[in-house]
Amino acid sequence: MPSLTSVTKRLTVGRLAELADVSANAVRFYEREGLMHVPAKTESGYRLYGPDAVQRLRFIKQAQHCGFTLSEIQALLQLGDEASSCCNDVRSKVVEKKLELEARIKAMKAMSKELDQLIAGCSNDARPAEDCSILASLSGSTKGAAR
Amino acid sequence: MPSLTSVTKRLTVGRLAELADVSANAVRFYEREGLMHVPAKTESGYRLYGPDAVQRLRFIKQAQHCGFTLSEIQALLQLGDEASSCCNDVRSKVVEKKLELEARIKAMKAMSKELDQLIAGCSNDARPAEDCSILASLSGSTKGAAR
DNA sequence: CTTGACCTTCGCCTTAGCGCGAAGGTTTAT
DNA sequence: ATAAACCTTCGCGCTAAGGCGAAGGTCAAG
Repeated sequence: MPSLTSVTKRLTVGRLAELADVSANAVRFYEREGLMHVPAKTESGYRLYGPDAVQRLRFIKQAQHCGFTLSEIQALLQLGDEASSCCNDVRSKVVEKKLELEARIKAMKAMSKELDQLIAGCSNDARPAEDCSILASLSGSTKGAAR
Repeated sequence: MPSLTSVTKRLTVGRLAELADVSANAVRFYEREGLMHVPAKTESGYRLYGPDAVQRLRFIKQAQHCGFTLSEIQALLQLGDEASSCCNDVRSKVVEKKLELEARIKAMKAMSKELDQLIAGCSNDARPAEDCSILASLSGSTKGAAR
């Protein structure tokens, strides 16, 4: 029985969702958004998926975990679906995403430093908030309380 | 005329917004959200702000830039407004936010590493996407293409 | 044959942070 | 005096990624 597996192991949304550890809602949502193919359906309209749908859902989850948005993932999946695309196309998207990620990390580190300075400038005592150096710094006032 | 400055330098939303480099819409929004005080108004209903409103808007922008959400900023501003709070209250909020930021940075670094591995595993050639090691890795398949 | 567990579509709700446009009143500049 | 440039409130729109519930059809088991 070679390719019978794909005929016998038909999954409904619920079972597929369970296997891939996502919600059935999410699966239908991905379909609407073009990440999942429209599957075959029974006469009564039930979605029927093959086992490869599980792979696809895992792909989506992994890519999300790597910081890709759904629309970016949709683009990646399309690369896999279309025979016209090559490995380089995929690679460049990943590289681009990594650069973006690095940029965001940099920005967040800068924020973190700013917070450090605020904390360092604070004498950490019970003075009224009016004298708070942190509030003063954030207001951009030269010194003292703003108000 | 000593304290007349606060009487003479009355700003309308538009001018305030311009001075603080935000939109007038944003100012009204901040008012609805409780970040800006409800200002005095003219007979005809125009908002009239004193110069300290500019400070407050600067505070908001700076804090946003430090990664605070508007509702967190609202809390900070309230600390400044209420005489019942002390500098420690402010400090602890800043410390908490910094920890949160660090956590997010860590998560993003992990993502970045995962992307690195994908990139490193890619031979970067013109093979069809079906053979792409990146797509394969993301699918969680042991090897080769999924589909 | 009747539950109960599944499935279908539709469509509103959420968080954040405003943007934008309508419909109208006011102020200012010419 | 009139047009331009303000201002007011109201309320819908967007992005992201679904959650949730209603109203109804279907399928498997007892």
